[in-house]
Amino acid sequence: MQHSSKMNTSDQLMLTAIDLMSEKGYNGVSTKEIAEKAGFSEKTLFRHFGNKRNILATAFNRFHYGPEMDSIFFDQIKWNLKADLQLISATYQGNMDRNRKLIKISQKMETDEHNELKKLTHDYPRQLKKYLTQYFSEMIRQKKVIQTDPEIQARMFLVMNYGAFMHGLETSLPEKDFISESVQLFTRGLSP
Amino acid sequence: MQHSSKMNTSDQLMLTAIDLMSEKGYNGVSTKEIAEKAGFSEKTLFRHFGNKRNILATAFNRFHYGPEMDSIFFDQIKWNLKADLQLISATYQGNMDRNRKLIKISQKMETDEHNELKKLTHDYPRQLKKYLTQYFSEMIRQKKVIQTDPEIQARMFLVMNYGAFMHGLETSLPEKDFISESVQLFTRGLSP
DNA sequence: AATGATAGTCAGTACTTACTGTCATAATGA
DNA sequence: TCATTATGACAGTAAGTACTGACTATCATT
Repeated sequence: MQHSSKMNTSDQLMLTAIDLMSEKGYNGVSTKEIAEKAGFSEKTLFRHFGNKRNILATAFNRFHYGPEMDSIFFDQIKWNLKADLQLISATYQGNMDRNRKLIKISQKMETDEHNELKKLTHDYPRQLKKYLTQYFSEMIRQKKVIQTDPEIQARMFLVMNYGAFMHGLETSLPEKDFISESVQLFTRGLSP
Repeated sequence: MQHSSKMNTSDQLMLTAIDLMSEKGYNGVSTKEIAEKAGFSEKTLFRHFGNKRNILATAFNRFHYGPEMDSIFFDQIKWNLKADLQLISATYQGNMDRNRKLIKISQKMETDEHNELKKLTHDYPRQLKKYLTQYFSEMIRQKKVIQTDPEIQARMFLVMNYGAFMHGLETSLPEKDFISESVQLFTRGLSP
């Protein structure tokens, strides 16, 4: 028995499942492998979770990080393009990084799979896009940004951040200077 | 027997495998399912390919589209930032779109999996980045682009195009106006 | 000591999967 | 017509997988 005294059985099983599934996908990992790697018997795994599916669902609910954009758009925006985009980008990347393993699992799932993991790659970004569109709209009104379609700019900003994150995920290399340089580009490209 | 008279057995099997694997991942599709969906017996599938792995390897060799960037960077560049970026972006997106199913399969594979599919997501982009870095370097020399790190700008351009492609892949929605708008942004952001 | 909670071992069930061998049939081309 | 090629059906092998039941052992608490 090699159990850590700081973490309970369920957590250990779930974290191990997340690790393994993010590498091999849901179908590529057996309940036996999860249990062994976590240091428990397969029987114990089933006692705690009932079935394989429930390991992932419970792990998601337990360990994912929700979006942190509400407080930003309501409390921290300074209406300075550069500073704001810096903050938004840093927050987005930080949040995505914290969820990176769950995102990887989601990616490797069946395309038509309907599960909560999709929140990370669909619902949250959609919400962020809405906020960002409103932000650009107001910046245009204040004439701090050139006259342009706010929704398109929001999409561009998100797509660039998303691409940087995904690229980093696949190469396991951090995107050095990405945030400051991308914000520079957007600031130069959008300032009147 | 419902065989199309225009396509041979191997091709039908391989294209079916690509379709199914791009939806469900390699591990999520059985040889039985591939054969049935293609309208052949499982026995026939094994006659043609020997084992499951070889279906995918052969399909990749048969159906993937290689990078088309050589001719662009050697023959079609006009040394006009907007026109060039438009061409590069359109070519990149077109190429990625043609490979979209194989890219999806690659994504769903084990992270440490070493296979030819990685060419699409690693080797080709790396090559493109090299060309693009050289392009920006020369544009800087000609003073058609502001003084900046050419490699970083190349990375940014790629990351944005990559993000747009991946986002379109996941949402099954084309990124409307992406190319023209992103090229606008880069042109405004990089022009002296 | 008795009890409850938790975990492990073992054997098993039912099903799935990749793959194989054998035989029969149909289609095609010379 | 005949030989060759390609395919299907069927039965099977060996291994893997998710999951279950029964039983045992250990530890903490009362």
